[in-house]
Amino acid sequence: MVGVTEDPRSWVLHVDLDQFIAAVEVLRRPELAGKPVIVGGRGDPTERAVVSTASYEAREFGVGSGMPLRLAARKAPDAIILPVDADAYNAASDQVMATLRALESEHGPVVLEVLGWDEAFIGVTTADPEGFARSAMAAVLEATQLHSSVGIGDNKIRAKIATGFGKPRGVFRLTKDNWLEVMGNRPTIDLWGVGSKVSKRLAGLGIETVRQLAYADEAALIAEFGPRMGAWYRELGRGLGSAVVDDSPWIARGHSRETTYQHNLTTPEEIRDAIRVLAEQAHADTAKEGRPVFRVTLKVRYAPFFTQTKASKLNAPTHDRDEVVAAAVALAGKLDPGREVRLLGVRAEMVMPDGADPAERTPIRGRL
DNA sequence: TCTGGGGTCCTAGGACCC
DNA sequence: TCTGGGGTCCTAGGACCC
Repeated sequence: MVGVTEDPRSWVLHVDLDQFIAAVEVLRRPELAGKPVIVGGRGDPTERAVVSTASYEAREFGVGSGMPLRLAARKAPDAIILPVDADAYNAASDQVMATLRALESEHGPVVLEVLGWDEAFIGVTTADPEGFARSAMAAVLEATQLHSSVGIGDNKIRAKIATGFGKPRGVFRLTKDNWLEVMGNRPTIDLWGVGSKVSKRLAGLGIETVRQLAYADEAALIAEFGPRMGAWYRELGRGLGSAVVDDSPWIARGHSRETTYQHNLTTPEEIRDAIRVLAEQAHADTAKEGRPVFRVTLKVRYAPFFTQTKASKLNAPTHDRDEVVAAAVALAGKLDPGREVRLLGVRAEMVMPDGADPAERTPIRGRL
């Protein structure tokens, strides 16, 4: 773990692979280079599924991640549509992260905090962050043939947002010195952690831009969002946040399995059987980690678009599969009868190892 | 067009206790 | 008759991210 210190040579970098999933697919099928490629679901645009990643060529047709595959296929009729292959992306990701972890600056080794398949923070001490960023990109390219972009910041928030200005294949620096100049006039939704709902609620308070958020009345934000989030959003407007890059190993809090059914489930028996399957899978995922389950959550999405969750705490943490399944099935009794179900999910939350209580863990928002 | 699958954290409010 | 104040635990649901 390392924090950016008073040392002006201390930086946070955010590395993000360009169109990662599509790029991995193109690597193993070179004939796809330069063509519109869409990866999503099982690769069948007649099924209910969404786009995971689109190549830059496909994005020119207006295709983007999160879009229903069916719609994407209509927008880009000549695109090549491929199924998601998680194993391939994991393997490529491992290679990328190993390359980044091995980097050294003139002041010694770096600290790497992995954020996902295709992005990571780097804590590094260097007099030349741009030069270091370029060498990191070159190292990743040489090891994996994958292109990336890098954001340089004086904390994680700024580094993360900076990357967007560097894409593709570029570097951008965002610090307290140019924060408002770069971000001040942008809408609040451009901030990492502000989505469509919060940006609308902010607009309701008369706050449209990052600058307005930076200078907003904290009491008004707290009244709207609560003490923690209210204060946090204003910090976000100022580009403030943690500069601590944490390389401690990831410990999952729980595992969930969910499925969107190609045809809605209608009968209680159908729903119960589906819950049983998902609960067994979720239990298997937690069993692999050797930690007991203490809470089971059932998530259901009714047609057309209405999500509900039901949770139950177990009497005592358990490793027993049948107990986990029974708890999930029992929650089915609380569902709205007679409504068609299009998605089900079962989540099993685990007790932390070494007696650590989940309530004691550091919240991610506190770390940013 | 009709919205995946896997995660994380925060807030509100009810139940319950002293 | 009207109903404290503080605390914890639990459930439900919201929001966000990749």
